Amino acid sequence: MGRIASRPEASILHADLDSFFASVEQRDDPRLRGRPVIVGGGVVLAASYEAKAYGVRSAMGGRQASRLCPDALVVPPRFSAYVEASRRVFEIFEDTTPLVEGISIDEAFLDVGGLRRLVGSPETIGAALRERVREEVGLPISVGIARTKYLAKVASAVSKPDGLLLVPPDGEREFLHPLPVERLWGVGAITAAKLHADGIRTIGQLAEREELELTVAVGKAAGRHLWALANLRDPRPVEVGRRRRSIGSQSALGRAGRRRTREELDVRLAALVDRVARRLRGGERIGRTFTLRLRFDDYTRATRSATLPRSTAATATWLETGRRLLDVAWPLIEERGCTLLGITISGLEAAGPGVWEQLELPLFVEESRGDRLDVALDQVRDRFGSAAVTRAAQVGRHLGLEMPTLPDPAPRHA
DNA sequence: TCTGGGGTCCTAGGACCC
DNA sequence: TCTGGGGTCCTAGGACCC
Repeated sequence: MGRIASRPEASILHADLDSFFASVEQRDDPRLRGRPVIVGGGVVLAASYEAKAYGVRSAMGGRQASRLCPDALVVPPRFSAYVEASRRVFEIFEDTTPLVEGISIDEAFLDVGGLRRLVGSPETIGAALRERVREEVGLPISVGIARTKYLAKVASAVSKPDGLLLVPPDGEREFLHPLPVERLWGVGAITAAKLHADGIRTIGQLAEREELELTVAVGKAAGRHLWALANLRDPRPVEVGRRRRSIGSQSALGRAGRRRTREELDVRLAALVDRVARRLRGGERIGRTFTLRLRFDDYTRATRSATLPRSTAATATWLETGRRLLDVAWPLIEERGCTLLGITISGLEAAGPGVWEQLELPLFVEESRGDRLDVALDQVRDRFGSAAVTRAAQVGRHLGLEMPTLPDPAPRHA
């Protein structure tokens, strides 16, 4: 923040690992290299470029994916391997420049302005970064370089796979304007359809319109945003140290049409609250708003939320809140079924270690017993794993909760 | 397109306050 | 008796991203 809004030099890098999960799998199992690989089961979490060549895409249903690419090798995800690979890649980012803004597990913006004299040009730095990630972590990564973040993001996408692309300041329009609007970050299927209906298919056509026209078509914020992007007025700086604004967990409940008992959902709710409250405490955060997330048999969704008077990370308080909301939503669930239950805690604030409740002094005694239980449970789970302590209601029941997935040594054919 | 899990940000209406 | 304008917070829904 407070950095120069418009800069003469293309010195923002967007670094984006290629088909991240699939690349990790290919790295760790030589039999997968050079072959179409799909990570995931019911839904495609990632596809290698060999699989993408057949039209396989992330978020696609598994059945459709295997229809498109019957020879694909399907492997279950190994999240801990991805987290570890990501950690190592981010170490290389941080080693390149202190100005790193992480976007997700596999991509980040890096501001390398001001490093030219000491280290080299942004292009040199980008090339070196790619080489280090390849050498030290064994993964392909693409890098886009431009004057602004969004342009750098588009550039890295255009450069894929395993590419590097610099958009010089005097070549920005030439680069951006012929591209379809879908290339812009924030333009999904619905916004694209609205723009198409207005006769806008390319970013150049977007740039020809008035800002007001766009805000009418897609809403105020989105319209302004699109207008700024198309006209290359995106002053957003690389922001270091952004903190998470919510923490949540959800679990799909399998086939539609099955009746769920209140007890069954309560057990699932308790498991979700346990997990999220623990993550809250692990991150030394407290939160104020609880959102219960439902998906019905017809796959439409609804949420019910409640905001507490004080922030907390206490499991008991959140469980009670979740149960209240489940009560509120129960008639809806009985009527329309339930295929997914999720929770999110938002309104997060920092809390010191062990301070899990914003305490009003006369009130603290009542909650402290629950806090002590949370401490004890967290410690047991830290030492022996999440499965070490389970609520009595969960013991001996197979509720379809995801168990840690072990690496599958022999990938099966789809 | 028969559908996972983790997030971000925006919009709109109502309650409430000055 | 009728009725302004502005602001904040909360809830619910929606679009989008990886």
